[in-house]
Order: sequence, then C-alpha cells, then structure tokens
Amino acid sequence: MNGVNEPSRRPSRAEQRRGTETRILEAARRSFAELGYERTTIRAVAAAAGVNGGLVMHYFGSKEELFSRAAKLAPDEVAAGTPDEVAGALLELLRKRLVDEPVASLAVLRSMLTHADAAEDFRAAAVRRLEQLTAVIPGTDAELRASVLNAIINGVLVERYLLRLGRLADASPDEIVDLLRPCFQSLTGRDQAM
Amino acid sequence: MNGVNEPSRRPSRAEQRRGTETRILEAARRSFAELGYERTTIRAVAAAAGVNGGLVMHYFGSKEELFSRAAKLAPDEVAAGTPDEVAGALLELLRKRLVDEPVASLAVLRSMLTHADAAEDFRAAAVRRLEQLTAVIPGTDAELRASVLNAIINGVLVERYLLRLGRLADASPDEIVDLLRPCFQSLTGRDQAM
DNA sequence: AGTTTCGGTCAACGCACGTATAATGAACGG
DNA sequence: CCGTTCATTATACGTGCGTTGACCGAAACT
Repeated sequence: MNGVNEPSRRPSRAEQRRGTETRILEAARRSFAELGYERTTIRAVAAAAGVNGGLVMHYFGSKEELFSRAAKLAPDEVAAGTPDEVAGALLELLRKRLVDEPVASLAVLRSMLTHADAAEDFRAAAVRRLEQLTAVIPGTDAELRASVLNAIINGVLVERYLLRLGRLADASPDEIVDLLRPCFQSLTGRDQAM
Repeated sequence: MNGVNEPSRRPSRAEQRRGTETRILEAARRSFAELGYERTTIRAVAAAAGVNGGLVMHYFGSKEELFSRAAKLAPDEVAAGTPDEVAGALLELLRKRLVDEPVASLAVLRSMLTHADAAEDFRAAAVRRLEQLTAVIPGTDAELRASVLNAIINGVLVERYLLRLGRLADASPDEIVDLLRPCFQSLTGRDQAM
C-alpha cells in the first residue's frame, strides 16, 4: 500500500535528532533574520520547528548559543588581482547574496544591530574580512576603502531585505550589480597612484 | 550672593514641564540610538533624565509614542541640478551627518532595524525622501539609482556609528566624502544618456 | 484665603520571556 | 526481555518589562 521505494523504516534516534536540530536551526535563522535577536523568542522558534520550547534549551543550552549556531556562516574570500578584478569579485559576492537571499547573513546583520553582545563573534569575523579585503586593495587608504566597500555591500543588503525600501527591494541582481560596478572600481583603486 | 544676571526666579510650571520633557526626549534619543527599540527601557530613560519611570508614561502614554516623539527628524531636501551638483548636495548631506553625529537619525535607523512596527512612520518619510531624490536624477533607472544612493548613505552611517567597523569608524568626514564622490557622481547619472 | 491643576513619585499588576527540572515513552543494547 | 539511554514534553520559577492608578505637594487660579 505504501510507496515501495520508501525505506518506510522509522528514522533512527540519531537521524531524528539531526532532523529536528536542523529544523530548529532553520526556524531560528528565519526568525533572527526577520525579527532580530531580541524579538526572537525561543518558544516561537520551537513552535515554528514543531517542537516544545524546552527542547531548544535542551539542545542548545541558551538563546545566545542558539544564535551562534544558527548564524554561523562560511567566510567569503576575495582573491587578489587588479583593482577591476577585485571589484568584479566583490560584485560577484554581492550578486550571490542578492540571488539566494542568504538568511544566515541577514540574521547576523540584523542581530548585530539589535544585540551587539550576541554578535560579538561576528564582529571579529567582519574585522577579519575587512583586513583581508584591505590586503588586496592598493593605496595608502586601502583600509578606509575596504571599509567603505563593506559598508556599501551591507547597506544594499539592509535596504533590500531588512528595510525593503525603494526599487532596491525588487530590482534584479544584475541591474544592481551593473549600477555599482563603477563605484566599486573607483573604490578598489582603479585610478590609484601605485 | 547669587548671580545678579540670573533671573533666579523659580521656573514656571510650563517651563518646568518643557524642561523635563526635553530631557526625557534627549535621553530617549540616546538610548534608542545606542540600544535600539527593544533594549531601551522606559525606566532607564527616566533614570537618565533624572525622573521617575511613571512620569514618562504620564507624558508620552506609551513606549511607541515616546519613540515617535523622540525620533522625529526634519526631512532633508536635496535641490535639483546637474548630476554632479546633486552628487555634491548628497555628499554635503552625508558630511553633515558625519560631523555632528545626529543622534535622532541614528535612533531611527537602529530602531527601524530592530522594531519595524515602531518605525512605520519613518518608512513613509524614507519613501518620500527617495521619491524626491528620484525626481532630481536623470535616466530611466532613476528610481533604482536613488535607492542605491540611499543605501550607501545608510550603509556608511551604520558601519560608522552602529557597527563601528573598520577605518570608517574613525576616518575624517572629508576623507570619506572625497572617497565617495566618484561613486555618487556615477550614480547621479554623470554619464547618463539624457 | 480656599480650591483646582498638575508635575512628579511610589508601589503594584500582569505578562512574556529565558531558564530549570521532573516526567514520559520510545529506541537501543545486552 | 529487561535496563539504559535519550528525544521530547509539561510545568514551574524568577525576573524585568510596559503599564496603571493612587497619592503627594507645590504652583495657579479665583
């Protein structure tokens, strides 16, 4: 009667656990991204994941720990090259984020703004990313340029996904990236005295 | 014994009231800017203003209302002109914000990200500002350009004052503005087919 | 003067949250 | 088949918050 291809075996305890754990993490990510750290409640996350609130505590120990686990994201590297290449790489990075709307990085971003303490780890990660970006930009003010580039990327993401303001909220990634290319090329030091 | 020029008259009730009210509003602005909407507590604001918590309620009725009153800010107009002039005007606007670190606009910005409901009014204001900016930018994609410009301004402010990340946190306004000039000129449509 | 108005304090309520702990029942290992 | 483990639930505790209403005392008014 039931599907033949189905294993139909009841999931093992380990599978079960992994399953609910990721369901909780996904729900948490969504909530942190949409509501920020403070307004995200453990009970609501649990409900969205279809489990009891106590379980979230049992698995993650505390809200802060849940946040850390939910908002972990792979560091994005940007290779060295000519200014235009660096600009291109950064724009590709931005495009990727615009295309798949990375819930995790939104969770970090929004939560860094709502509860800096909770996002202390991510400050460190952001600083590292800045340093790395600085290293591939020429000029004496590379540090500032990197910082501004970072600010623009975050600004665009914030306005599109968090504030949902203006055309940036619905424009195609390609339009946005194309519009920003001259900006990025200027900031990565295209007309810099080497 | 006391200063001769001092009126030394005890302040009238109306003066008294206005005084404490503005003290409360200032304290609220600072708190909203630094902590965001959620983490700002009425009691803390009251304490910072040197009054009792109940009084804040008495004067403003609710936390939301306090926020609305505290975060009111004058709309900033940007005059029409050539693309380079518009860019210049926008940069001046940014410079002003970088120089006097406008607590009010930070309060709005941070709170729009922490509690969108509370900042509904300010969304409307932001939309109006965007429309106005769109009107002075040439080209068919003026709307998107305006939105991106707005995103950059907010991104820079967020990174400098809210995240305090990288060199943007301590660089001089002039440096920042100079660095962004080419960006803004490109976005205001300097090389646009009219 | 007496009375009203009103800036301001104080103590309390109700609620929602993070968290802790005990209990349940099914999977697991022998 | 029995004891253990462990995923999961139910319940309760403590706290801090927004909000309320009663109260006090001095200014304002007549």
